[in-house]
Amino acid sequence: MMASVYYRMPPTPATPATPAAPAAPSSPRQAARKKAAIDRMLDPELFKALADPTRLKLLACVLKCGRGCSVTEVAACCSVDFSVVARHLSVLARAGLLSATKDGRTVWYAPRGDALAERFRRLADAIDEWTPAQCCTTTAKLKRTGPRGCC
Amino acid sequence: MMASVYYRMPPTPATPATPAAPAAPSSPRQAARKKAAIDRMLDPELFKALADPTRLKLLACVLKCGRGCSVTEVAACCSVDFSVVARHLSVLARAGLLSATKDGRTVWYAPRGDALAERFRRLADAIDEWTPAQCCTTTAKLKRTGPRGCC
DNA sequence: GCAATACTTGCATGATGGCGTCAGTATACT
DNA sequence: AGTATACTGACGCCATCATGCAAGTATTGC
Repeated sequence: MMASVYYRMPPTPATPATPAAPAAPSSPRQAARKKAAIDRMLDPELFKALADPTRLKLLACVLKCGRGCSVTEVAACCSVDFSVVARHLSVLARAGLLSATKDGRTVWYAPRGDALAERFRRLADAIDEWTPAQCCTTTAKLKRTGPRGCC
Repeated sequence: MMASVYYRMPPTPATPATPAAPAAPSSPRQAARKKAAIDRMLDPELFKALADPTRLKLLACVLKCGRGCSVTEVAACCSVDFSVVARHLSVLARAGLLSATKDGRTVWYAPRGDALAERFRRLADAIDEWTPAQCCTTTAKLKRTGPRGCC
C-alpha cells in the first residue's frame, strides 16, 4: 500500500522525505552553533509556565491591560480563588513573563510583552535558520541502511 | 518604603507604570481584534505539548535532523522506553508540530519547522502589535481610585 | 492599639500526566 | 505458514501540580 497520512497536516504541505535543499549548507561548526541555539531556546521551563489554561488567561489579562495590575484586580477577572491567582502570577513572574514590583502592601504585576515577544521571535529564528541538509542520510537511503541514531 | 523589585527582572528594563505611549492608539474595533489575536495565539494545547522535557528533546531531535525519522530511530537517541517515545511523537504530531506519515509498518515523523516557526512568530507579532495605551486607567490613577476589573 | 486590606504560605484533595510492562495488531521477510 | 519487526493500546504506579480553605504576615488607615 502507498504511504497514508496520519492525523492532521494543515496549512503547509507535508515535508517531503528528501527536502528541497534549503539555502547553502553551513560549515559543521556553524551547524553545531545553530543546533545549540535550538536547544537553548526550547526551554521546558518557559512552556511549563504557559501550559496551564488558567495561568495563560491571567497572563493574557495582564498583557492586554498593558499596565501594572494588582493581584486583587486580576482576580476580579477570574472565577478562581484569590490565592490561586496570586500563586499563578508569582509563577509567571518567576518565569520572566511578568515583572513584579511591591509597593506597600500591594504587588504590581506588569507585562513583559517585549521580552516575551522577543523570546518567541528568537525561537522562531533559531528554527528557521537551521538548514538540516547534510546532517544525516535521507529517508530513502535510510530505508535501505536501516535506522541509526539521528542526534 | 520605596517600591522594591521582586524576583528577577533580566535583560530589558522594567516596564514603567505609565508606558511611554507606543505607536498611535488604535480604534476600539482594531483594539478588540488585536486582543482577540493574543487570545487566539496563546493556545494552552500548544504549550502543553511543549511542556515536557523529554518530549521537547525528542522534538529537537527530529527538528535538528531535518528529515523524516522513524520511532525506532528517535528512540535510539533517548534513554526512555520505546513506547514512551512513540507516545510522545504521536502527541507532537497531534499538536501539529510534527507530521506523521505511515509507510508500511514504519511511521516517519517529519519536522514541521516552518509551521512551528511561523506559529511562534505570529504569537510574537500579536503581542508586539498590541498597544495597550488607553484600555484602562494608569497604575498611578488606579492607586487613588482603587482596583477595578482590567479585562 | 485595632481593624481592615493585600498578599503569602501550609495543608489536604483531586486531577492530570509521564513512565514502564505487557499484550495486541499490522506489515515484512523467508 | 511462521517468525521478526514496528508500532499501538491498555493497564497500573507514581510524581507533579492546580485548587480551595484557612491561618499567618505585613502594611495602611483610623
